[in-house]
Amino acid sequence: MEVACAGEEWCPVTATGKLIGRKWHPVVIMELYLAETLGFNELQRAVGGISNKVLSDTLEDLEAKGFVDREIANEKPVRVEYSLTEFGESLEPVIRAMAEWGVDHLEPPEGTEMVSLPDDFY
Amino acid sequence: MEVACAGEEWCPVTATGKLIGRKWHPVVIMELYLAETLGFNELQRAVGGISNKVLSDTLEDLEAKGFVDREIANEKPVRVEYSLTEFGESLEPVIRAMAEWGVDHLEPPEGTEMVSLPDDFY
DNA sequence: CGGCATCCACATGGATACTG
DNA sequence: CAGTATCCATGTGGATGCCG
Repeated sequence: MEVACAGEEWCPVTATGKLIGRKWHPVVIMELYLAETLGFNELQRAVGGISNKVLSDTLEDLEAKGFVDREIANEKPVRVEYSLTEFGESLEPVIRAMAEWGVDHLEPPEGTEMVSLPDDFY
Repeated sequence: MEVACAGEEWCPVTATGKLIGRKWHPVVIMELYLAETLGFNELQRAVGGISNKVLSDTLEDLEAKGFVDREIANEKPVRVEYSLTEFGESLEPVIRAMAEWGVDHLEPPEGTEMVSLPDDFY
C-alpha cells in the first residue's frame, strides 16, 4: 500500500486520527455498531461515563463528518435515533483493531465485567 | 472477543485511544516502524510539520508509556536514537488499520506524493 | 426524552528564540 | 544535533442546571 508521510503534510494515519481521535468517538461508533440504533439516553448508558454535553458534542461532530445518521423517530415523547451510516460502518476494522489491541495488551481494572463482541463485528 | 463497554467505565477501545490518540502519536510510531531507528531531527523531517517542542513532548510521552526506546548513541556530536520497543511494535495492526482506512476513504490534497508502505508492515 | 446553556479546568499544540 | 524555555491559542472534556 501507499502512504504519504515522509516530509509531507498529509498522511492517512494522521488524517484518520483527526477524524476519530477524540476521547469518545471510537466507543460511540462501536456501541452504535453493536446496537444498530440507539436513542440519546440509551447511547449515553451504553457508553458509560460520558456527560450529555460531551455526548451531544460528539454526536454533532460524528454527524457532520458523515459517520452517524440522526433521525427524529417521534415527537411527544421526543425520540431521536442514532445509527451508523455506511461510511461510519467502514470504520469497523479500525475500531476492531483498537479493541483487539486493548484486550490483548491492557489490563482492565478489578471487577470489570466483560461483554462479548460478536464475530460479525468486522 | 470480549469487550467491556456497556455502562462500564473501562473499555479497551477507549483505553487504546487514550494511549495513542494524540495528534502525532500514530505517525511517529509509523515512521519509527518504517525506519527502525531515527535521530531527533531525522524523525522531525520524516514526520513533517511537527515542531520540535511537540515532537519532544510526544516522544517523552511515548517513552513513558513504553512504546519507544531512547538511546544516546554518541556525545559530541550528540546523537540520540529512537526506536520502537516490542510493545510499540505490537501497535502495528492498529496503525495499519488507520492507514488503510485513510488510503481507502480519504482524498489526499493535490500534489501529495505517495510513499510505499512495505508489505511486512503488519 | 433529548437535549441546550453556562462556566470552568486542563490538555494539547504552535511559534519563536535560545543553548550545550 | 538535540533539545529547553516561553508564551499563547485553542481544543476538549466535565459539572450543573434548565427546558419543551
